[in-house]
Formats: sequence, C-alpha cells, structure tokens
Amino acid sequence: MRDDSRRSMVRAAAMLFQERGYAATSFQDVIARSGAPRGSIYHHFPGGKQELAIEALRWYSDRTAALMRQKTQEGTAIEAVAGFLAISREALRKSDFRAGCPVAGVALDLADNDEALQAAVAEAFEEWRRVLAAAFERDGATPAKARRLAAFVYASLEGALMLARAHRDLRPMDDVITELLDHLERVSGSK
Amino acid sequence: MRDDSRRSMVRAAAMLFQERGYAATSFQDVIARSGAPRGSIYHHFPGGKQELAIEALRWYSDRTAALMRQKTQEGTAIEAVAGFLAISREALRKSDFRAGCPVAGVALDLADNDEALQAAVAEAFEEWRRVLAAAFERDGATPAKARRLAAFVYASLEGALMLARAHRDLRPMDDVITELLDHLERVSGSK
DNA sequence: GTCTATACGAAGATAGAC
DNA sequence: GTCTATCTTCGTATAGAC
Repeated sequence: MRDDSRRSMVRAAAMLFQERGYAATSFQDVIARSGAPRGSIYHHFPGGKQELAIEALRWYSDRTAALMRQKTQEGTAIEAVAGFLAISREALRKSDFRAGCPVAGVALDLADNDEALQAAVAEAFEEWRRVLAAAFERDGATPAKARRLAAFVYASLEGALMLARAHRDLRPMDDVITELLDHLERVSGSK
Repeated sequence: MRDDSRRSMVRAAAMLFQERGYAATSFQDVIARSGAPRGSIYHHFPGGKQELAIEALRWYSDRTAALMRQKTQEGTAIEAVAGFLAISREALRKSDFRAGCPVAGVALDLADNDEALQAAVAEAFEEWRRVLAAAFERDGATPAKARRLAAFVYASLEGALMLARAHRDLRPMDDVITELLDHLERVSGSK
C-alpha cells in the first residue's frame, strides 16, 4: 500500500515512546521496530524526530479519543471509564508491562525548549479530557464538576500505569481502578 | 566541605530528572547545574550514569518519605496528604512548572534492561506507599483499604503533576486535589 | 521512495598526569 | 579529588545516486 512504511514508522514510534520514552528512542529503534526502510525517514519526516513524534502523538491521541468517545456513546460516563480502564489494564498485562502511555513518555522527557512537541502533548491530554468531561456533563454533572472528574480520571490512569509498570505488578493498577470507580459512583449522586 | 561536590551532583541529577527525565539528562547537564568539577564524576560514581541516578533516586525518595512521615505524625493521614499535595503544588508553581517528580522522570525512560535502576524506581514508590498506608491503617482503615488508598494518592499525584506540567497550568493539579481529598474524606467513614 | 555514504556533534567512559 | 586528553559509540541530519 502507499504510505505504508510511513504509517508503520508512526505506529512504531508510538509504541517505543510508551515503552522507553521520547529521549531514549532513536531512529534506529523506530526502523528496527517498524521494518520500514532506513533511507526514507527524512523523505517522510523532513522535520526529523520532532515531526515524527508529533505525528505519533496525534495518531495515538485521536485513536484513543475515538475509543473513549465510542464508549461514552454505548453507556454512562462511569461505564465508559470502567471499560477504558479495563482495556488499559489488559494491554498492560498482555504486553508484560510494556504498554504504558506514549504521551506520558514524551511529556516527561521535554525540556523547556521543544514547544511544538509540548503543544502536541498538551493537546492530546486536552482532547481526552474534553471527550470524557462531555459525557459526565451529559450524565448530569455541572461543567466544573465534569472537568474535575475527567482530569482526575486521566491523572489517576497515568499514575496507575506508571506505578504498575515500575513494579511490574497489576496491583497498583487494580487498586487505583477500585478507588477511582468507587469515587465516581459516590459522587454521581451529588452532581 | 568534604564530599560537597558529590552531593551537589546527586541533587542536580534529581532536579534534572524531574525536569527532563533520565535519558535526556547528560553528565554535562549535571556538571553545569551543580557547578561540580568535571573531572571527578567517575571518581565519585565509578558506576557512571546509572549509579548517579540510583543515588539521586534514593536521596529524593528518602527525603520525600521523611517529609510524608513527618506530616503523618503531625495529623491524620488525610491531613498529611492535603499538606503534601499543597507542597507539591507550591513547588510546581514556584518553579514555573519545572518541578515534577524525578522518580517519574526516570520510570518512564527505562527500557527492559537497566534492572538496577528499575529496582530503585520501584523501591522509591514502594517506600512512599508504605509510609502513607501505615497512616491510613493507624486511622482505622483495613490493611487492604490502606494500601489501595495510598496507591491511589501517589498515582493521582504523579498524574496530576504530569498534566499540570504539560499544560503549564495549575488547574489539573487543583482538580485532582479537590477530587482526591473529597474521596478520602468520603471513605474515611467506611473503613 | 529508497539506497549509500558521510558529516558533525554529543554521549558515556577511560587513562594518566598533577 | 580534579584536570586534560582521548577513545568509541551513537545520535541526528544531509547529499547525491538510483
């Protein structure tokens, strides 16, 4: 297919970022993982590593937002969160604790420069938060409460992934899932 | 003082890890930040970058655990969490969103090798969790509930720092603080 | 669109003088 | 304990052929 190697590079970059972060990922790693030809990197990404990273974040962010959006359409906001957490947990387990979050892997590697990448990171988080906040609001929460809950969900999830990966143990993830869902159910009465 | 340059390197490394992560931090950065002499790196840290990182994590981890331990002795577990979150928030604000968590900055940069560093990361998280879980238990929670709440607190905090830094905005941090403390107070009745 | 060759700098690390 | 010099490897990036 046309542009196949380009897309495979974007996907491989996202995978590598979630495993070892942005700074620790080299083009060689991306080539090796994707199987894409070495000579076409700068043909597809004239902006180099930064451009590849921005595309990888966009690709992953949109894909993830679409998944969450779908879940919010199939049920309540709480059910969507529960389903999403289950998927994240399963991905972590099946990957032997390699599958974290590529956005997080980039976010913590950025120094003060690199504003374009920083913007891509912020936009990813913001897109996710928007989708979920809309569902909480639809289910009766005030706009402010919906925003807080959505931020809380993604913060907890990112932290849970970090802890579980560090321990190579699902328990921190399970603990966070238990407490987070408990909180969401408790507050669903007091919007 | 003796060992002054060594300690300054450890502190500088911790600062840099929280700003830009492990992989993006070079010895040059550590030298520049600490003001320590260039020629003595491998005198103080024969194990190179990994050894420096392990020491930096230990130093920061113990320091942070001691702070949390002190707070749990001055008041309830919930008060300790509230105080700790306030300190983290203030550090973030005063540093213009540079002060994240060095343990997180290392955690997400590790590939599958580097088991020694991985162990140092896990031990840091585990030490923090232990201190806080003990306080929740002292305040009446069951051991299992105390463990879950402590994990939830640190996961939320790590995620909140990540989101706030990405947006260069304190609101995600404030949102998480609001919801997390709300949850802790709600469940403090049903241990 | 992909190849090879290569420039260029920066990284981690070592050796030996002082 | 610190310096300078150096080695080696690896990184991003470019140029030009095919």
